[in-house]
Amino acid sequence: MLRSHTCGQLRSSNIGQEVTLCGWVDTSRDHGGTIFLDLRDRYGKTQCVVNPDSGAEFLEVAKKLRGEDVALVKGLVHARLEGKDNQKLSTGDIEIRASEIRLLNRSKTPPFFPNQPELPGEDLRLKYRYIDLRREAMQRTLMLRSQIIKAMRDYFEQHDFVDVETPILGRSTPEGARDYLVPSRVHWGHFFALPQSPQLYKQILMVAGYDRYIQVARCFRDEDLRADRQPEFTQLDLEMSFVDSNDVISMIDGLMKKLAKDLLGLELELPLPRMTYDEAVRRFGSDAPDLRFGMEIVDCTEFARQSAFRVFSGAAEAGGYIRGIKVDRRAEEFSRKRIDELTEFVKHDFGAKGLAWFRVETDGSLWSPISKNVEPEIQLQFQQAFDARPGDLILLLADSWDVTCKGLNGLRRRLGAELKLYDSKQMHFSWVVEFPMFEKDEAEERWVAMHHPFTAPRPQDMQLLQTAPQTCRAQAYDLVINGYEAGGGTIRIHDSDTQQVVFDLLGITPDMAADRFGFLLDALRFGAPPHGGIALGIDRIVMLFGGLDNIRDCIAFPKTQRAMDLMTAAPGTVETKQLHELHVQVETPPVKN
RNA sequence: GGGGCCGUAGCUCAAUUGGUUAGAGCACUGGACUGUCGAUCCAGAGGUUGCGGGUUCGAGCCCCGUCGGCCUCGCCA
Repeated sequence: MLRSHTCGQLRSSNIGQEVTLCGWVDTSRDHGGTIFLDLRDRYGKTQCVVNPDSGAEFLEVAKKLRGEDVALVKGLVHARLEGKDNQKLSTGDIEIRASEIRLLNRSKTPPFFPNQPELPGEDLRLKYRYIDLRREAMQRTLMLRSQIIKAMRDYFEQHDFVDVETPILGRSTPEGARDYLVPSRVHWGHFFALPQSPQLYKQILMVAGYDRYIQVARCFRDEDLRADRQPEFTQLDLEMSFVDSNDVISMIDGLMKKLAKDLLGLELELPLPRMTYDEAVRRFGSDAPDLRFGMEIVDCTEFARQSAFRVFSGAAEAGGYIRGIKVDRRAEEFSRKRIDELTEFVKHDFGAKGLAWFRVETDGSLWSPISKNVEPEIQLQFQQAFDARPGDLILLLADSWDVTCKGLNGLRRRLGAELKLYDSKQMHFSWVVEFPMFEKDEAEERWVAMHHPFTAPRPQDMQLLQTAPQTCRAQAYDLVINGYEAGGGTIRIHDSDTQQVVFDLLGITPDMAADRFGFLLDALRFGAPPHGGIALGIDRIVMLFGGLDNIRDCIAFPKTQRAMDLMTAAPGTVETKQLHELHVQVETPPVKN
């Protein structure tokens, strides 16, 4: 060990000790006869003083040190001179009077410095990730991530869970996200798929009697990226036997309480609030509502349809809805230009036909460019429906159910952030439960599983599978934190007959099922216990607990939006020989013009 | 696949809206300085304005294409 202490360790209680520190040169302040070096490692910074007492030889070494050089300093811990302490540093009461200083390794001038005030461009940060990871903010986040995973493991160990690893090389399953494929060398024309989640394996583990399973599992989905989506991400995967929805939810409630307390010092009230999917969509237009603020959706279809104003009546006649949200007391902050921007936003991003709005005047009446088109009695109903007060702004969409949901959810989230309707440190945890079993595939006339094909319907909805699948609700539950889906799970189907009924509905024939999931259907016939589970998105949880706005900052080596690793330049080409071995040919790309 | 924002010195940004020699701070190089902590002071070096084409007497600025980063819709059971 070259060092005796870390750079964040020494305090006034160490005064008088001889110590050796190693680290990166954070800054150096050269006064000619005296040089101050701040040595940095992931634990902190310590000021080291080099002067003629250290020896002329070492003064020369210190003079040549530059930022990010790696150095070793040996010396006595001294109290700072009177009034020269630095309260910004945890080690600011002391300094090291160097008796020896060594350059362990020179650094080229880096493209950016970990301590520079302005954040460099993200492409540069990703290319030189080893320098970016020296930044205090990145180190804090990665340590938070480590603590969160440790707390999760501790919690589940206390509850008798077994950590089991499942294969990374598996088989492609139909439906779901696009798979990352790995060609088999041994089996011509056959491919492994990287797991989108360990779903089937953990169900098999339940059949095998490992009644409480967890895994910190890497998952892969070859879909387009977002601020909160990476092609490879990490889940805390969990499955339990002999449980219902309530048991799984309670188990995770306990985990969230522990995480909030241990890492944020927050006391959560249990049980965490729960809301059905239908209620969430009705009140907030989203299955992952941000409940840090109100601004609930008001449905005005019943009375607005009676207006002669075609925007309203036409939408209602077409089977659509007139729904809206209200900005409390801040209409004066909404210029025509700003409202035009919001209109463009809902039209462009969510396909809305337009955005209708009313401003509430001091006498309580409504004003809008469309006021003259909307009958006074209908306007009165809007006032009552929204409990309109002077200064309020009412924003309305008249469109299909889907467009009103997406558009109002989009508006609500955007306005919540722009108007700062919540404190940035605020955290809101809740559950959304009882999702539909199926949704209609847009293009084709067929049902697709909303969660996955192994999800069990609610017992009371079992007959609906045959009669009215669209109304059938699942034993499904999503954990929602600040408007993000932080996790989701279901109780699974544990008998092969029900599983086959669901497959039928999804258009998966017995032959296909046997081919793709035969092993699961077999397993279900060999004594499968009732079981269910959940998967938590660890990257997102770290992001939310760390108060960050993207998951790249929670991952040591993330990919860009175009799914590249800028540091290693992956993906890259391979030798023709490798392709031959794998029996893979690469198509010639189309010529662009 | 669609839409949007961005790309100027190593880094972060500016450039009077199309005008002739593209600037600043930090970093870098050299020098001065024994108590700084974003040290200070003096001097210096540093540019294919992402790339390619076009419009123009003239382009960092306008147009087209392209590459890269980010945001977003679709997509993500």
